[in-house]
Amino acid sequence: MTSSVEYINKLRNSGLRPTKQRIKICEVLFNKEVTFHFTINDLVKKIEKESNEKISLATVYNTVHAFEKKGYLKEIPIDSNQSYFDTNTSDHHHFFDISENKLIDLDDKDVSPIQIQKSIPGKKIKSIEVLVKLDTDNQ
Amino acid sequence: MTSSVEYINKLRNSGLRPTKQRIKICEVLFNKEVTFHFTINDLVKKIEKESNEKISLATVYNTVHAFEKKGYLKEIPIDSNQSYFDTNTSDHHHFFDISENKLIDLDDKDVSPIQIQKSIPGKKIKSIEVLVKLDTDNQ
DNA sequence: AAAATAGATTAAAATGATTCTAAACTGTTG
DNA sequence: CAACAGTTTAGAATCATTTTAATCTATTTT
Repeated sequence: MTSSVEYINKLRNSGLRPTKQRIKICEVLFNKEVTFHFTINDLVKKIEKESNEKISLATVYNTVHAFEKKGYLKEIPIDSNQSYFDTNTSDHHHFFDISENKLIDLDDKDVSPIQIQKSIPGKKIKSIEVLVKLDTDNQ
Repeated sequence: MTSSVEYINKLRNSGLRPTKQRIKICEVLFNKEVTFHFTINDLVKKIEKESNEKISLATVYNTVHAFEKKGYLKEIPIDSNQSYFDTNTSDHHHFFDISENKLIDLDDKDVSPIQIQKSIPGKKIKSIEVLVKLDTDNQ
């Protein structure tokens, strides 16, 4: 449990004004022991459930993108028509359960270390993401 | 260079009727020495350039999805609002150049072998995809 | 080889996620 | 407190993709 004072500082230190909406979104996203995955739609529902006031959809998009840019959230590459985000910003990979459209964390120890032998002049590696798609096992 | 007779057989053997549109799309996609990456929009432009008749957008979508389901194309997971496909259906991974929105193949030898130590009961691994994001290198 | 039928194509409308707009609002700074 | 820059907002706009329902065509049946 983090108090809203800490979110206010965190936001201010990032150059983001600590507005009512951003603090509420921080509480919904970061005030948990566990990290989780979400779509914008999931987040809107979570906010509605955990709060009385409603936050405009545009603000939710703005805030999620602002938090992503600051490194407080990570977008997970999935060939889906919705964007998935992760509150766990540490280096790790994912299972994606196709039948349930659900992400599952892979710990670093679950995946053998990945080395990339190729390089492109003028470009540097920004991230390495492994996505393991899971299907129902009907022997 | 593959003759359209071969595409007709390939289509028929897959349970897909060899229509004028599908044969044309086969020619645009598979009649090359080299494999490549594309979005639906790229493909529509390629068809327009390499042919006189126009194919309806809905047909292009239908056909690409039919080919994907048959394993003649692979969708590449990218957190973009457009779907990317690959005519190279062999096991391999990708660079994604963020500044140019462009995919680059990684040969199998460019990526260390990936082992997944975790398993989920009732689920089996369908695919393992590595996406390496590249950014411009401004030292 | 014509008729029947199942599958395919089509233009246009619908959908749904995301972004934009421009007006009203609110933290921050002096 | 005033002024300003940054935020929020509802609603409109956008854009990729899917659906619809009518027409067309490859294949099968007669």
